[in-house]
Amino acid sequence: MAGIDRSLVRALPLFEKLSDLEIDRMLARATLRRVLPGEAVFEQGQKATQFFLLLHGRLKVTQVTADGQQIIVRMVHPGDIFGFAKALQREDYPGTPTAAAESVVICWPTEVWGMFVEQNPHLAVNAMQSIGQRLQEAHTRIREMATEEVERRVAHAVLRLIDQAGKKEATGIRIDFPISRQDIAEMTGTTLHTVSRILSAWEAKGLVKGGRQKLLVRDAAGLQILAEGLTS
Amino acid sequence: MAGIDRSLVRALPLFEKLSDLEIDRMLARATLRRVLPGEAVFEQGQKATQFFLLLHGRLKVTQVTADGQQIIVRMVHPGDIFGFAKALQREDYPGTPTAAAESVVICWPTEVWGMFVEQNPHLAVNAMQSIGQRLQEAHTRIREMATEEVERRVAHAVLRLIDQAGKKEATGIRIDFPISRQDIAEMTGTTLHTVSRILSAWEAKGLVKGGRQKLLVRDAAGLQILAEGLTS
DNA sequence: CGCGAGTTTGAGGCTGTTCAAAGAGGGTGG
DNA sequence: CCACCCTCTTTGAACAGCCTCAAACTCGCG
Repeated sequence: MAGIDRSLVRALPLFEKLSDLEIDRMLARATLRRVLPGEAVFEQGQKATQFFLLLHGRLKVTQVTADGQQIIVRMVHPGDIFGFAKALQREDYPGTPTAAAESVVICWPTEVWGMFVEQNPHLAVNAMQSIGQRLQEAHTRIREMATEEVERRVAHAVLRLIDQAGKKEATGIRIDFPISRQDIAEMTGTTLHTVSRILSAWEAKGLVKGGRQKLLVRDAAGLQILAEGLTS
Repeated sequence: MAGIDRSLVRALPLFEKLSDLEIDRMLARATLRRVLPGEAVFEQGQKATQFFLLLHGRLKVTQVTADGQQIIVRMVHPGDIFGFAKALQREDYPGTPTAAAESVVICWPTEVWGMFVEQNPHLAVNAMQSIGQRLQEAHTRIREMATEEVERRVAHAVLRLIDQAGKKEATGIRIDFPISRQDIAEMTGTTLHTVSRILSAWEAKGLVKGGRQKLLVRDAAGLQILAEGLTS
C-alpha cells in the first residue's frame, strides 16, 4: 500500500530500460508482503490472481504429484519474478512457493500485466528473457537427469546453489539459506538417503562440510571435477 | 526471397493480434528454406544469426553432452518458433534441430527481432507465451523423470506424441513421422533396449502396434491408465 | 538379393531404492 | 539452565529396476 521505493528495484534486470516514471507507475499498483520461513506465498492449483517479484529472501517452488510425491521445481532468488501464470497461459498456479528464509515479495494483480506491456515493450522483452533463462535451466536439468548418475547430479545441484546463493566464509562457501538433504533429493530426483550417503562420502574427502540444514562447500573445484564426470 | 504468402502464417498464435500490414512487414525480411529428412537446420554451438518458424514438417531438437551422449530436448511442430537464442540471452544455439520429415522453415535474421517488438508489443507477448508453454512442458518432463518409472515415462511420451503429431487411422492413431526406439529412449532418458521391451509388452497387450520407425497406438485410453500409474 | 540400419530378446551385474533403526542437533518448556 | 523431544541425518542390509553386453533377427532399400 504505502509507496515502494524505486531504489529497491531500479537495478533489477526486469526493469532495465524502463524510465523512473514507468517504474513508479508499476510500483503504484503493487503491494509488499512479508513471508515467514515455511509459509507459502500461494498454493499449487489456486487461481492465479497475482504475480510476484522476490525482493529479499529465498523461496523453493514445489510441485506435488497425484500420488503425493514432491519435487522442487526451482529456487527463487532475489530479483526473480514468479507466479507468472499469465505467461504460461494458465488460470491456476502450477506450483507452491514456500519461503526457505524470511522473504519479502512485491505483488501485482494479474490484470495489470497487459496494461504495463502495452505501455512498454521493453518490459515484455525483459520478462521473456527471464523466462527464456529458466527454460534453459530446465533443459539443463532434463539433460542431467537423463544422462548423469546421481552423484554427478547432486554435484551439479550443489554447484548451482553456491552460484546462486553462495556466501563466502573463512573455510569455504556456505549455502545462504536452510536446506535439508530432503530438499537436495527433491531437486535431483533421488532420495534423502542417497543424498546423505553422497554428502558423507564428500565430507570424508574434504569436499564439503555438512550440518543440520546446512552445507558448506570447502572445495568447489573438486566438486566441479566430480560434476564433469572426469573422475574415476 | 520471393514474397511469402501471408495466408501461410495468418492463423498462427505467434501472429495473433497483428495486422496484415505488420505481418507483411515481417515476412518481407524472411526467407523460406526447405529441409530434407536427416538434415539439420543449424548445429549446436553455432553462432545464432537467425531465428526460425516451422511451417511444415517435423524437427527433433537434440543436445549432445560433453561425453557424447545424446538426448532429444523437444520436438518442433508446425507453427512453433525455434532457434530463438535471442530470448535466452545466448550467442550460440544450444541444440541441433534435425528434420524427422521433410520440412519447410521461415528464417529471420536475429537483428530484426528487436525492431519487430518495438513496433508491436503483441509479438513479444505471443512469443513469451510460446516460451512459457515450453517451460511448462519442461517442468512436466522434469517431474516425470524425477518421480516415475521408465514405463510410465514412455507412456507419457507416446501420449504427448499422438497429441502433437497423431493421425487417425482405421485401426488407431499413428505417429505422423518416422520415429525410432532410439528416439523414444532419448526423449525419456532410457535405452533403446528398454523401450523395445516395453513396446513389445504393450503390443502383446494390444495397446500399440510397432514397426520399423513406426508406431500406431491402438488403445490410447489404456496407455493413459498406464501413464497415470493406476495399474498393478 | 544382399546389405545395413533398426529391432528384439536374453543374461548378468550394478546403481540406487526401500525398509529399518539408531544417532545427533537445536529449540522449547519446565 | 538443563532435559526433553521433534526433526533431520546417518548408516546398514536386502532387493529391484534398469543398464550393459551380446547376439540373433527382420525389414526395406539400393
